[in-house]
Amino acid sequence: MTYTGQGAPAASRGREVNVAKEKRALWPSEAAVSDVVGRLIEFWGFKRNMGRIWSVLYLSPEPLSAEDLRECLGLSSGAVSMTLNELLRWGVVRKVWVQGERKDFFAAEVQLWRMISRVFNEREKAEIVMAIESFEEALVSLQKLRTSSDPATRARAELQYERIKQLLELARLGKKLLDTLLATAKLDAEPLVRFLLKQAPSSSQA
Amino acid sequence: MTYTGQGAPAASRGREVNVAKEKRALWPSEAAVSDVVGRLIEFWGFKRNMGRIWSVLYLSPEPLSAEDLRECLGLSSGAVSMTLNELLRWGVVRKVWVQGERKDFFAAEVQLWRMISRVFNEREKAEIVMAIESFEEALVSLQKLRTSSDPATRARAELQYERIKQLLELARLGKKLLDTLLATAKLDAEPLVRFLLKQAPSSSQA
DNA sequence: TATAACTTTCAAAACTTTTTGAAAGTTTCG
DNA sequence: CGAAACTTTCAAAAAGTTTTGAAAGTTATA
Repeated sequence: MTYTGQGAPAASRGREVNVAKEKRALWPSEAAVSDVVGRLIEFWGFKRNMGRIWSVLYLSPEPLSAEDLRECLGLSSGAVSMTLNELLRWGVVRKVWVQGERKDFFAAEVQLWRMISRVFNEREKAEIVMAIESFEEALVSLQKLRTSSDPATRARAELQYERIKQLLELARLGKKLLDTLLATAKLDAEPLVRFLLKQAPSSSQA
Repeated sequence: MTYTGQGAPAASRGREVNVAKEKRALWPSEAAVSDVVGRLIEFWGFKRNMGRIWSVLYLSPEPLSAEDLRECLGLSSGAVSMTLNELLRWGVVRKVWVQGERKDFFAAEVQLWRMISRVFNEREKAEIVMAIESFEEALVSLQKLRTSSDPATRARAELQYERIKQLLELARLGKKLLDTLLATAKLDAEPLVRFLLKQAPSSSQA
């Protein structure tokens, strides 16, 4: 591990054409966007690099190879490979075959809604469904105690029952919101969007 | 000072009643719920213990002291203190004065909507507003390049411009959704809820 | 089949976040 | 004031996550 971060790997043997390191410098706008998206995505529970790589692909006119990405984002080959795979699994990046090239090229999913719906569906929904189930189970297990012979126990069970029901209701509402969002994403001109666009135009400050 | 975590403080002078360690064992339903909420909240970018502590308070008939929490969740005093402060800052837990008791007691905010709206407002909105601003800036910085003399540069700038505009639009929509949600939370019987409840009853599998 | 060109894997390193616990700080009361 | 009863702080430890880079694996052609 004598990788000094800057020291270039220097000449190997293959195509020496590629020596120029500058090849894929990001424009400021690209750097900025990939940064923001990286942050946003991290905030959202993914790896920052997922957002960065996706953004660079999204803003690139042509598909990029793993190495292009490695270069312009300064990541290791391993990181790029793993991150790309994750992005592929999430369906937000596609492999693209480029005529006459041996290596794989990648392009970003450009349909933002489709992308989001996929992620929401797999991740958020799973999470919320799990929560709903757990709450339901907790309610069932409390049922028994609600008829306990000890009045203190009974009162406590009653209170918990009510509160957990509240949580359950909230979770269900959340699920509905998600479902609506997903439906919207599929049809892409739909109720929620309309509904939102109808809402107060919301102050803009720029 | 020499607080060994498990060894009970033993007799002091005041209420020696408190010797029994078992005092506050969680019921299975409490354990389950605090676990789920902990997970959910962690998924959501908070600390798991925030969710756990909040849940225990939410399900407790009476306010609890820091030590109660320490005991029933098996945390260190420091962790409890810090987590409680965070919860207080988020306004999802309140301090409660209990007659005749020296220590502080805590209770959970029971108005779920209020709680959620506060969090959304402070956290999510800040994040999305930041993103919106960055996208707008990126667009401005691209403006210049759109009239570059180099056709390749121009084309590329054009594409990026379109795509970033797309991101911006999405972010704005997201902000609107959030705003609507927040408004809903404030009035608590409002458009979004109605809207959602009107939607297809969404299959349930239990 | 051999080889060159890529890609993937994975254990270790770097980094980040969370938790701990003991010491310092407060508050209340006698 | 002094001491007991609590609470907060914070540096260090533990836990968790991400990244690295070298080595093993794969695939396409010659």
